[in-house]
Amino acid sequence: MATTADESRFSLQKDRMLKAAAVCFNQKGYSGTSLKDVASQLGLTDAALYYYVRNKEELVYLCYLRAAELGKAALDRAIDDGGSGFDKVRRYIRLHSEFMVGEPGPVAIMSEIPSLKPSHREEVLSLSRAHSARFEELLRDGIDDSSIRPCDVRMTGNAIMGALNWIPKWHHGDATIAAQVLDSFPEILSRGLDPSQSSSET
Amino acid sequence: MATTADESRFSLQKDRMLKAAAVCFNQKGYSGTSLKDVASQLGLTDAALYYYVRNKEELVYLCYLRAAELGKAALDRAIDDGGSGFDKVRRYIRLHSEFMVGEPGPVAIMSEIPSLKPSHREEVLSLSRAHSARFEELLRDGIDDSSIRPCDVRMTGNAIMGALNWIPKWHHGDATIAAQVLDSFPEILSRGLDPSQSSSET
DNA sequence: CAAAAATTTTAATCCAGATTAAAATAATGG
DNA sequence: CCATTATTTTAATCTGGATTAAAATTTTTG
Repeated sequence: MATTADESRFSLQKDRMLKAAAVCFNQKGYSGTSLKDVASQLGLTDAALYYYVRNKEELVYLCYLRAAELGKAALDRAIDDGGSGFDKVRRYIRLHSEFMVGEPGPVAIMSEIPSLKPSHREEVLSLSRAHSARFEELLRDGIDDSSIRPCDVRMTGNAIMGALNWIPKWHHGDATIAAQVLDSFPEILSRGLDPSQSSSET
Repeated sequence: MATTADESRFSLQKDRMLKAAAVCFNQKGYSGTSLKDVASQLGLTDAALYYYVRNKEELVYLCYLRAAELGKAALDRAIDDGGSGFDKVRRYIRLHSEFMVGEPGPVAIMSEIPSLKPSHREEVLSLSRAHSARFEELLRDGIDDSSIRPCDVRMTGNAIMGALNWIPKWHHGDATIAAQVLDSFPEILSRGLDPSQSSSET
């Protein structure tokens, strides 16, 4: 029956399903993946999914909620560990990278927002906006404490998030490459934020 | 009639169609956009598209070719104007940004590669790989001439391209924002490449 | 202007994939 | 072991959207 006090916790099977779905959606997009695709990854029949979910739309929706949870957790962790604004940003980049290469990229699904039904779309967009805002806040913190050079935080946030969210497009599970990502991305993406050196003119 | 010597040049109407298609594919993905979607943007019926193209798959395929052309042109221009490796990279970032915000983001479609039929997929993947390789070459140039700090060129390339390719996910035509992108992105994305200052440890 | 070519539409057909309902099987508590 | 609930399957439907063929309209050319 319904697991007691179950809000953000999913049954094991349901959680596996969401992971599988996220993988598919990342690879083929919303309408590109059939329920059969998702089901077969679990050794199930397409119809079986309807036991866990009302319909396909709800499936992406739940993927989003899950992604939002993970994203928020990463942000929280990055902030809680303290340090300068720069430190927090860099730490977040690292954490975000980690689940982009590990967890089957639940975040990149962000592309499929138009597929959501209006009410869900509003909710997800709002979560997404909140997330971006918090990240930009981190950048602003860094600017305030002089650990980050003054810059357009909106654009900077977009650039960094873009680089991170794009990872699943070219990373497909190779562990060696995953290690390289973790090695390089935090450095690559945070380096430009450093306030030392004057801005270069072209 | 068939335009004389027509290889990479499309009829006006066909070109409009490809632009419209690119916009749709970017917004809703391959299977997410119906031919009707594309056609209606041109004031046509879905069936009319079959005059220009054998089927839907060929439509994305042509979008890719067009994107590849544009991408290659940008790369060529960035290189031909000379300067240090850093200069070329930065110039390329600028040019790439330009058509990501201007031209209806033909590049971001790169997501839809799995939708292509095998032969087309091979071709496009090969074009894409060639493009990445050339860009990485630029980075290597910069490292050689000391205008770019030593780094993992593969990862750095992925990061930069990711940030650029992600643009259409959040930019939807607003001219003011487009200007901000052109202002910020080259700076943001190239700044971390500068060889001055020692690498920061976390 | 008339014939030929180019372009677009209308009106089917066709199929993959979502959704549903009923039946079958597995799991679990008493 | 029985009864009840949980999980999955089988077997239909149903529908949107791709595709096609034939007809209508527009453009071009001589």
